[in-house]
Amino acid sequence: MRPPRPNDYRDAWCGELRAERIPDTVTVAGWVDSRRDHGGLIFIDLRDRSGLVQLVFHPETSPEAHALAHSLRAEDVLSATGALARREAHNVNPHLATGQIEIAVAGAALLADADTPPFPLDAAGVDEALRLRHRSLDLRRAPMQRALALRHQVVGVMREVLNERDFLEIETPYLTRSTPEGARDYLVPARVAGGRGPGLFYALPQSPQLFKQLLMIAGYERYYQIARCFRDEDSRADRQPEFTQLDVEMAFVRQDDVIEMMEAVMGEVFARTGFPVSPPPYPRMSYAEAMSRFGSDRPDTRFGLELVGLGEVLAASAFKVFSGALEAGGVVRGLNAGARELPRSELDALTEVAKQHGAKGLVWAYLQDDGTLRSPIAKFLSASEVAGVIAATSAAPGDLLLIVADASEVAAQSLGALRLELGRRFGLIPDGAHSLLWVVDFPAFLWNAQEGRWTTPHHPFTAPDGDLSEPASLLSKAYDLVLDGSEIGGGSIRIHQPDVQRRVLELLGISAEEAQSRFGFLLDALRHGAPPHGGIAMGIDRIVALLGGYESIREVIAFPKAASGADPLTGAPAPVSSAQLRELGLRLA
RNA sequence: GGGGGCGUAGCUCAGUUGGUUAGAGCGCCGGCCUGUCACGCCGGAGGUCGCGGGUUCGAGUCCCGUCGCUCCCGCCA
Repeated sequence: MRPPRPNDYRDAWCGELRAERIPDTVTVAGWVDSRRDHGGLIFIDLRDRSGLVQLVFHPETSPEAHALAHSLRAEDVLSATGALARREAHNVNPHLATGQIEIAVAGAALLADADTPPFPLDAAGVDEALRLRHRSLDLRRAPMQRALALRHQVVGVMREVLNERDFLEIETPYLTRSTPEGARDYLVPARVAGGRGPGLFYALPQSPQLFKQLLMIAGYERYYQIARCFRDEDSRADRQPEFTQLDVEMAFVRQDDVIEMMEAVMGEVFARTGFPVSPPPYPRMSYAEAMSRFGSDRPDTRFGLELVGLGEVLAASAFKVFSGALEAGGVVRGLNAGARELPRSELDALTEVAKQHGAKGLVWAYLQDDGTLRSPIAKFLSASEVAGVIAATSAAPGDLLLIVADASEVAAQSLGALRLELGRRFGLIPDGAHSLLWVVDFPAFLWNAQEGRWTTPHHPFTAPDGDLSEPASLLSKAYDLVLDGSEIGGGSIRIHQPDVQRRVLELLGISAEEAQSRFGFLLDALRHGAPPHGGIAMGIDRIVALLGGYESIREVIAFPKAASGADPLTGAPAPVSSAQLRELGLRLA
């Protein structure tokens, strides 16, 4: 860091002081990190953003400062002046960047008193609600400072690479209309609303999708934005209702152009932050392969336990659950969990995991030394069926096999969840291993049998790859980047012909009227000469959390939303009362 | 909307089958200490066991309700 402009508070950063400056007199300011009071000598570790430096207070050389030091407590704010001195060899602290030196304090001033902190700043595992309530203290902790500095660095590198490649950073509005990402919108009462009177609401954007497409149609060619996005959905460890994306869009591009561009950006991010993944190009896996091998469209390929199909060998099974599922058009699939003798309670817990993800049940089976299966359903299986299962799962004696019979998506999802649970539970992910890949060739449309309609895995502007007459077999020009089983970004080539866009909306059950009212301005714009275009949005919160090794994205957000709570500073909703609405001259529909 | 877990000192937690005066580590306060850096040593304070009700001779412990926190499913990429 550059030295601060000298004033009476300080002329140097604590953490930047080195032996070269001996015997200068320096003045530093910061917070008391710790005090070691020997009665005679008193040591204070003083902390500012740059780090720590040790202050030494001698009772004889500066009695006034010494008396002050005796009364100092954690987090008091202090300015101190003294000569920089070299520590004797046996007093050097190798764990501290400033461990070679210390400041022999001649004078010190208490700038602010601090109450005893309500939680220790050097401890992990403190209740998050408490940390949010005292966020100014929590943000003093080194892991938080590291996280926010890393975040700054990541965003900086992204901007650098994109700027070099002739992208323009352009802002889009936050008070806007509903955007088509499928989540609930956050609504903001509109006081004026273009003269249409009270009772109208702005929606906060779920993404800048429509705006960036308008920019492409308008000829800006290469756009990016660090955009805040809002989705009114329940949060998770890796999901906040308010999150940040690097949003990018390009004109006259094909899928490979966008992928190459983002590989350049992320390759530089990984390289500059020292994250150990191979340089681009990154491997690509089709959606179909990801679902079939890993039961997930964001596969974690750091460990095995891949899924296998058992439908063929069990097609004629006497076990009704298997044959019934297959007759109904479903699948029987399983995975080999390896040689793990689990007590019944753990098998029940695994069954519970499968059920939580939609499966009606879970069949477990152990391959015994004599080549037979020990399983609740063993008696229903013929010898050839057992042999088929063993072959399909490459089972060895002692191996635990887990089998689900259900609709294809349900089996994939529940086995995929089981696989991750087993990976966690048995520590199957090697230390320091990382998995980075593109998932491509998504289906353009998925039939939702429950609701009897077509849905899309991506938003409705994603270009289908081929003719619309057979939606079920159509792929889309979409791509997601997956790091360690977490989707860190996704995008697509967009539909740029208005008639195709209308047909896709129609297929999704959106009437022409509704399409006109919701997406009319985009449909209109498409008629004025839209270039083929496409882009991608990267989740900054997840990227920073994964790079920094943080458990939750909340650890890399300065002021995250609490999962629940009542204090607006903690990020919990502060709903507008009906009285406040009346004051605004508004009413809820 | 649904399911699981948790709530004991300022913090992180222990507390056996229900048993009489509820503990530990850290922190805090006081004393001693001139080379520590998680300083050390001695002493001390600090609890409506989330809240309300119930069962019982007796409840931190069991039951019901309620509030709060949290994870997951739904939802959402």
